[in-house]
This record gives sequence, structure tokens and C-alpha cells, in this order.
Amino acid sequence: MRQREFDTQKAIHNAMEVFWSRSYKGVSTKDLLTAMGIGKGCFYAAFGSKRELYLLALRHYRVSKMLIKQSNRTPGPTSADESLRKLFGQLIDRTINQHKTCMLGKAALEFRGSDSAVAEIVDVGVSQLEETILKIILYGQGTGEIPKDRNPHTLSRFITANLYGIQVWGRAKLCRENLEEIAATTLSVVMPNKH
Amino acid sequence: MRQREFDTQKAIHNAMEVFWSRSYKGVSTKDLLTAMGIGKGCFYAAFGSKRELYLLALRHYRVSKMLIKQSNRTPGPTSADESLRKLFGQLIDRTINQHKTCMLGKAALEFRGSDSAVAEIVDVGVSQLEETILKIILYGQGTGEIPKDRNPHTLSRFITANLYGIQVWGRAKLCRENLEEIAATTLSVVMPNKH
DNA sequence: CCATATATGTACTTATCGGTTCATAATGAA
DNA sequence: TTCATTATGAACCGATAAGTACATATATGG
Repeated sequence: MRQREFDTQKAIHNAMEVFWSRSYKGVSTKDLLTAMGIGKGCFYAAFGSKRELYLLALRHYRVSKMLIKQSNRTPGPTSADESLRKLFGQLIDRTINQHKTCMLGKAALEFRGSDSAVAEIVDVGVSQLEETILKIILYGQGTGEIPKDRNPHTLSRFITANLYGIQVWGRAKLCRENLEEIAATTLSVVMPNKH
Repeated sequence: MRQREFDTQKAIHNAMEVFWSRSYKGVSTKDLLTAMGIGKGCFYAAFGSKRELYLLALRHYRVSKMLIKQSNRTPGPTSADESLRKLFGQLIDRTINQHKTCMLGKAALEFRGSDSAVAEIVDVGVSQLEETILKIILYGQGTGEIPKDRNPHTLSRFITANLYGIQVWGRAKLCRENLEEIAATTLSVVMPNKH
């Protein structure tokens, strides 16, 4: 047995960054080799194919880059309002400053219904996003920030859809002020007495 | 002078359909030739390059396939509520039944800030969409359906972003009921006394 | 320290990419 | 009817796509 010379996780991470910014078909294996810093031999030995690596990259994105992971009410749950504001703020920053949109959303659009493996990864990721938001909603309904008569699942899905809407709109128009306005409108729906 | 054997507009239309469903990099010139029913010679003579044809297709989409064109309050302005419901209904139908999402939105995500010609077409298209929705909002504020104290531009952008959010969410989760719920939530923001 | 199993890079393969060349066909103007 | 002009499709082009073959390097278990 000879041990691998490169760090597999680091390689997947680098591949993910490339796929994230240039989608699947926009990236060649040569691009991947350059980004990962390895040769063709071990690329195919380690990952099998471009497509398999893409699926690994998508999963890696899901567990490491979903915004909800970072803004998940740390250091502790202060308020639903703060959690959601932070989430929308980070999203707008990523959209405008880093020129990045959710990799799962891009994958969902790029592969329509044509790839069931991708569909499954995306489905799970969006579900996780919704679930985390649901927890924030329920917390907010506990503190009274969010009206108790609203269906928390409906609100969670509404917010999730809005997160994606902001990204597409932002990519089309590139205007931070308008994005903040849109986000504020969304939040005013959820927390009518705070806005 | 010899006249062209094929219908240029029809060819652009067919190319648009292919680009729409499989994006830019997902389509080869061979695919385009098949869809358009012409040979390579006249393809390059008539359109110059794949990219130029894509720009033509994007513009063709903008003037012929934007949902707002079809649901633009025909046969006459009855109510903002009906106009918006129809718009969201058609969008959900297109997303779920036809498995299609706005070509401009896809283009915005596919080409980040990398292609200024695409960016310009997308920008104009989204602006047109917003402007049409703005008219509906203003009409609704006239009839009293929509509160007059809301900024109509803000509402218009909010709705536009929601239209895109619904499409991405729909592509990820493929659930009509949830989409209708999200749309209803959006409309309840705009017309609080109607929902 | 040796043998074997795996890692790696180079060279190669087959197919397709977007695009060009060019001979030929068809047209309208003279 | 001729002639210049343009449309057309088949053959062709270099570049690149994803993936494979294989010789060589290297580490670890015995």
C-alpha cells in the first residue's frame, strides 16, 4: 500500500470552488486537475469520473457552504429577528460582493429533471435549509416576534423561496440597495410588528 | 441575390427552445443545426457564431416568452388581484408542468458577470418585467386593492424576486401545492385585505 | 530488505467541439 | 440569357473534450 500524496478533502474542496463558480459543463477535467493540483492518473483512480467528483463537490457544498450553517444563531439564540436579518445580510453580501449564488440552486436549474442523483442532493439541501429556518420561525413564535397564527412551515418555505429569489434578482440587476429593500419586505411579512 | 430557403425567425425560435431547455454550454452547434433544420454553411453565414445566435435567442425570448406578456391584464384590466394571480398561476404551471424556468434568470446565473452582452439583455428584460408589475401595482393602488402607503417600486421588485424564487424552489422541490402556498403568501403581503 | 500493491504522470485514444473552405446550386439584375 | 451574388451542404480543420493504458515511483506489510 502506498499512501495518497494529496489531501482528498482539500482536492474536493478546490473542485467544488471551480464547479461552484463555473457550473458543471463550464469546467473541463483539465481545469479540475489544475485546481486540485493533481495529475490525470490519480484523478480517475481517486474519483472515477468528472461526474462523480461533481456529486462529491455538491455534497461537500451542502455540508460546508450553505449559508444557514454559518448564521445558525451563534453564539446563541438571541432573537428570530437577528437570525433572519443576519441570514439575509450574508446572502446579499455573497450575491453582490462575492458574486456567488447557491450552488444547489444553480445545480437545480442546470440539471432540470435530467439527473436524479443531483436532484436528490439538491432536495435534501433545500430541505435542511427549510428546517433550520423553521426552527428560527418556531423560536420567534415563542418569543412573540412572529405571530402565532401563521403556519410556520408556510413561512419557512416562503423565506426559502425568497432567499433564492434574491440571488437570481441580484445576479440580474446587481443592486445592493434594492436587495436590502426586498429582504426587508420579506421580513416585514414574517415579523409585522418589528418592521 | 438568392433568397434564403429557411425562415430566419422560425430558426431563431427553434434555437431558443433548445438553449432555453439546455442552457448555452449544454447545446452544441450540431444540436442547433438539427433543431433549426439547416446546414453548417448557412448557419454561419446567417448567424455568425453560436454565441451571436444565443444573443438573438435571448432577445427573442425576451420579446415573446416572458410570462408578463401573456398575462398582461387581457382582455382588460379587471383587478390587480386577478392579474397577479394569473401571473403566479402561469408561472407555477410553467415550472411544474412544463419544467421550464425563465431563460433570462438561467442566463443571469450561467454567465455571472462574465458576459456584458448577456447582462444587458437580462437587465432590460427584468426591468420590463418590473415595470409591467409596477403598472399592476399602481392600478391596484387606484382601486384600493393595494394599500396606498406602500412604495409601489418596492412591491414590484419584491414580486419580481418572488417570481424567480418560486422557480428555483420549484425546480428543487417539484411540489405544486407548496408553490401555490408561497405565491399566496407573497400576494397576501401585497394585498393584505384580499387574503 | 524485499515483494507487492497502490499512487502517479505521460502518452495516447476516440469523439466532439466551434468554425472554415469551397464547389455547387439557385437567384435577381442587366 | 447571361452574370454577379448569395445560399447551401459536404468535406475539412485544429483544438479540446473525457477517459484509458501503462511504465514508473513509492510506501508498507511480511
